[in-house]
Amino acid sequence: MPMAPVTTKCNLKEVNRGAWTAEEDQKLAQVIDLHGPKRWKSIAAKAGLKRSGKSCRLRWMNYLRPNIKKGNISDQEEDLILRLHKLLGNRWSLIAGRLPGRTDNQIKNYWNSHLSKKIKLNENRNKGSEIQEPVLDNSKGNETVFVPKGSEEGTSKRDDDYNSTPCLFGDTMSDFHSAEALNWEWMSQFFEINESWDYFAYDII
DNA sequence: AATATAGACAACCGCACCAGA
DNA sequence: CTCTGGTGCGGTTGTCTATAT
Repeated sequence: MPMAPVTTKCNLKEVNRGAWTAEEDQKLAQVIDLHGPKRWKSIAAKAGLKRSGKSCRLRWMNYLRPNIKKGNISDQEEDLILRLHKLLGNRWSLIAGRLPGRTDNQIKNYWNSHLSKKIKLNENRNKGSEIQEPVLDNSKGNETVFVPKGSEEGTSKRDDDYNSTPCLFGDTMSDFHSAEALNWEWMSQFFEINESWDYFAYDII
């Protein structure tokens, strides 16, 4: 049950903050239905919402947008997140782009609350072992995944940074972005077939 | 039953990029 | 070229719920 929004003053304008109400959701959805999901500031105004455009956009992108998959992350999805995170790092929007119906916020939250802990746990387990790099044991699949050195680096936010970077999926990261073939089935097969690819991928990024 | 703690996730914030004036 | 508004992104915080004590 969402709390009633808190009204605060920001730049002399009163804005609602905090959880969205069903009524606000409805107003926002109606305006977006009419005008499309752009010009968020004017959408907020048209909807008569005391919300920032930014807040409206976020609400739409993470909650109201059609085809958003809610509920638990499946084992298959988790596996894909792990693999994509190894490849891309904390590029949540890119990772989410490969998981139909999932938002970057969902992926990020799932990573922070589930997967990062798993990884830390396994790092501790493997301290002192001969394996140099952290290991993640996916308990559900009994799978061991090696996280290569330097995977925690490269936190640049923009996609542009990858554009000149050679990539397994094409000459550039842009190819990776646009690759139609990179859908769920394709990637699942790809990762399945290329068992040793985990080790190789980081060499080229 | 009351309180404390942890987990989950929605929402906010600051920064960076881009396009148009 | 510079400025500004709009947008997208990742990091972080806040709050609700479930569970433990």
